Formats: sequence, structure tokens, C-alpha cells
Amino acid sequence: MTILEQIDKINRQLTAKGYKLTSQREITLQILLENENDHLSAEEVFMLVRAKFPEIGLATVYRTLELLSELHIVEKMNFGDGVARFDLRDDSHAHMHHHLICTDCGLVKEIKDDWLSEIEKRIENEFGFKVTDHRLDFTGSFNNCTSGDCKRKSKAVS
Amino acid sequence: MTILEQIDKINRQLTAKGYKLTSQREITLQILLENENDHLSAEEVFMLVRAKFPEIGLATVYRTLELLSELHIVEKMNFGDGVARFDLRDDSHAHMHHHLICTDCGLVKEIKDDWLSEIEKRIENEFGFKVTDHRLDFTGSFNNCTSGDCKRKSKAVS
DNA sequence: ATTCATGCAAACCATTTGCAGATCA
DNA sequence: TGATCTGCAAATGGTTTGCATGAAT
Repeated sequence: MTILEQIDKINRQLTAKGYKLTSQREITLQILLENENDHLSAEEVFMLVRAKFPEIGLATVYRTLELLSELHIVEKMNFGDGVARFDLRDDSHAHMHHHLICTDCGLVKEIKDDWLSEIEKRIENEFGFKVTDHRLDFTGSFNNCTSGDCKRKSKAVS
Repeated sequence: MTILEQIDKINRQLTAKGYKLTSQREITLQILLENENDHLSAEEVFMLVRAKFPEIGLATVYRTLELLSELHIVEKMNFGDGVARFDLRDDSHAHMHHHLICTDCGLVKEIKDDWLSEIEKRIENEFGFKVTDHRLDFTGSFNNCTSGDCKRKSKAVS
């Protein structure tokens, strides 16, 4: 699916709920799509959006991210560094979206693998709990990480 | 291990690093031990501690929790409700500490089961990443949860 | 004496909100 | 026209920090 097709799909989701796809929202979506693996903070999204749309206000970015979050279009997450971070949600990867967080250099590597479907079934049976989403983060360090000087394949979280 | 024995053990960990077990810190530890499964926020810890030690300041509680967190005596976590929550860490359960978060009533149920040891081995082999800790939270809902009126076995997170 | 710890109040900073004007259906 | 949306600035609220005092070795 191209970026335009994705935006178009999201546009339909928005209008279905009575929301409008304004220029501000469209550009915010573009930024999120262009940085799909980066776990951007609201401030970072704001700066990137402002480069294309200087009049935008920070509050609008927060409101957009909040809205997209409620509609489950983006996922709001927290790595414990005091800021919320956002990622576009890819439904096909709902059960395959985990993180390796390196405590030496701060790198956050995203890994996609289906590890939990089995466990989720057991949870439903054993606890009577219907899982709609999960979060699985590992902290530790990369064997080849020379503290603070990792090859950064993803956005680092200080 | 009794509470006193646990405090004694932690006292040794503190003095080993040059920190003192002050009355404030001891009472804070007591509160954490008495509420081991409750995921208390700093404010909640503060209120409980103040009941036993009215002169204590909120900043001291924050500093104590931060200290214990750095020493890996408590675990600092975040369920996305805007406040940090704290739990005493039990090393024997390091790999068996997960959460079921009910989106209907806010209940956070803690479950202890060893699901990830296997996966952690695979991560070390496949990614060259040595796991020291992890976090596994499931969101969803309990089948018997009549929204907002769950049997609360644990501390709810609004 | 020196180092560490505390309480208080002020500062900080990410996020939210009130409001008046702009935009879209 | 009425609803939604935006930008700005102010408010909020959890957390941190500066500083002078207090405790412990």
C-alpha cells in the first residue's frame, strides 16, 4: 500500500466517525508514515511537521496524536524516559511488535515475530481475559554494543 | 522471609553502596512490602508513609523511590495513566511478572508464570542481545467484567 | 568535620485546556 | 448556520531541584 493509499484509508476511518482530514492532520500522518519505525515523541513529530507546515501549533499535534490514538490508528507508548512516543499501528502486525531496549546506548530496536498468540490463547482460557493488545519490551544490551556508540538502526531513546 | 528480614537485606544492599537506611527510607520500604501487589504511585506511597511518619516530605519519597529503582530494589513502571508506579522486585520472579490490564474497569491483575525464558534465549542467539529484564503487559477485558464493577483483587489504575 | 539526607518551596516540562477566530459541510 | 478544528497562551500536574538545616559516622 502506498502512502497515499494509506492516508486515503485513514481518511475514510476519520470521516466514518465524523472527523475531518485537515491539512494539519494529513501532514502529521505523512510524517508518521515516513518514520514508521522511529517511535517519535510529540515534540519530534511537531518539529518534523513544522518543517512542512510552519503555522502549525504544538497543541494541534498533541490533539491529532491523541485522536489517532483513540481510533487505534497510532499506538501511544512509553519507554520510561518521560515522553510519550507514537507509532503507526499495522493491524497485521498487532501480535508481532516488540522492542529490544539497550541500556548501554539507548537504542530501541523493533522486532517483528509472532511469539505471543499461543500465550494469549492460554490467557483467555486460564484467566477468562480477552486480550486485545499487548506490549512486550526487553531491556538488556547488545553483545556488540560499545556503550554509547552503537550502530543506530532505529531512533534512540535517551 | 519476614518483612524485617527483607528490610535487613535491603539495608545491607544500601550500606554496601554507601547509602543509609534512614527512618524515612525504612518506613517507605515497609509500605512497599505491605503492598507488594498494588503498583502504588509515588503519591500513594507518600500518603501511606505519611500516616506513619507525618513529617516526611513528598520529595523524600520521590528520592527514595528513585534510589531504590536505581539499585533495582523496586521496579518503576508506567501503565500510561500519567503516573509512575512502583513495585518491589523479587529476583526469583524476574521472568514471571506480567500484567493483565482491563480496559473496562482499570483493574491491573498481576500474573506470575514463566513464559519468556525460552524467548529470551532465542533473542540472545538471534539478535546478540543479552536480556536483563522485560515487561509484558496485556490489555483487554475480563469476560466477567461488568464495566466499572469488577471484583478488584488488585489496585485499580484509573 | 565531613558526608549524606531531609523538608520546603520553587522550578521544570510534557501535556492539556479555554477561548476566539478560521474552516468546512 | 452549525459543527468541527486551529493557534495561542495560560493552566495543570507529576516530578525534580536548590538550598539551608539536620543527622550520622
